[in-house]
Amino acid sequence: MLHLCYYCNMIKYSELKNILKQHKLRVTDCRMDVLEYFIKNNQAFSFKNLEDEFTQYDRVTLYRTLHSFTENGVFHKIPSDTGMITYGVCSTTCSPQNHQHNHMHFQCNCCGKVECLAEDHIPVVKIPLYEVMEVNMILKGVCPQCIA
Amino acid sequence: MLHLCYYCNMIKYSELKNILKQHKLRVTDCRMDVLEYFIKNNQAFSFKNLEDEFTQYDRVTLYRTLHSFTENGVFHKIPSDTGMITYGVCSTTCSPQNHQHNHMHFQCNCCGKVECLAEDHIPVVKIPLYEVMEVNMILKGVCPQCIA
DNA sequence: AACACAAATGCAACATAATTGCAATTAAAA
DNA sequence: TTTTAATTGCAATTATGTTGCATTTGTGTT
Ligand SMILES: [Mn+2]
Ligand SMILES: [Mn+2]
Ligand SMILES: [Zn+2]
Ligand SMILES: [Zn+2]
Repeated sequence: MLHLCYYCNMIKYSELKNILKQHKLRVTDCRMDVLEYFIKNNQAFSFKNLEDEFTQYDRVTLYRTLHSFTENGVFHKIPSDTGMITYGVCSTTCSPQNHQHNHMHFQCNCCGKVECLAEDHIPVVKIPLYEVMEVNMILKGVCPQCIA
Repeated sequence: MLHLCYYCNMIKYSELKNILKQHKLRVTDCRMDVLEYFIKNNQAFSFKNLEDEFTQYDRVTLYRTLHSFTENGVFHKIPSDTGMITYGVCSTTCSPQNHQHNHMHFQCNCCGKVECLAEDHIPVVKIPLYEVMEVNMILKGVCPQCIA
């Protein structure tokens, strides 16, 4: 489990570093900054988001950061019908081989935010004649912040 | 309802033409060919698929064909986590304003085929504090043809 | 059947997004 | 501290998507 400050959502440097270590990734500035950004904002981001946010890093480095994170079970990809992939932080029990993503995703039509609905589990689906190995569920609508 | 040949899955030229007419689209070679291709194969295709299949048409024309089809309720977009959007044929009851897509989609990890599971309805989802307006469900696994 | 008009197409140019190769730099192990 | 391999930044390349415009085509009207 991650330990975030209940007030500012910040995470300890050592914990952040451990996440990278646990996934056999070298600890670099770019990786630390990107991972911290995802965790403290508790939402999913696209490559474009990162490019706008982290102008100090080369675009190629950001591409490669997202790539190594998804390859190594730090991030998971969230499908979209716009062609714009967003990435979410994996649960601590995820490994490259064994992802545990039975949660839904929500995209707000109003503010554009994409988030993992970690508490809402996707029902088990069986389809005759098919072998279903993975189920993705993406909800669209209006998020609580935009409703208020 | 569409009337397809039970043997070869082919559709009558007049029916194809009517689909375009019903959506207030002019009947052109490119549109007829693309629509026929989707219907007779009964699966979803990406822009790339069309570009490979229809070399006689300009890329721009194919882009614009997909665009006018989705704008006018002939096709719907199917989300993916690869950044590659695929398109499926809408049901005959779809209009530009009112789409009826409560069905699931299946992507085969083996042959890559994407298809609409028209018979399998997506459950109604309610999330406290959120307003859910649309739900997409994408299954991945192995299709019956690849299992056999 | 011929005409008029708007819509669709093809092509070239342009713009944006993503990938690759390689030298310089840096993290981690020895 | 030294060694080694992974990571980074930059330039070049490739892939993907968009726009403007002249030409062609579909469709309603005469
Ligand atoms: Mn998620
Ligand atoms: Mn569908
Ligand atoms: Zn919102
Ligand atoms: Zn298959």
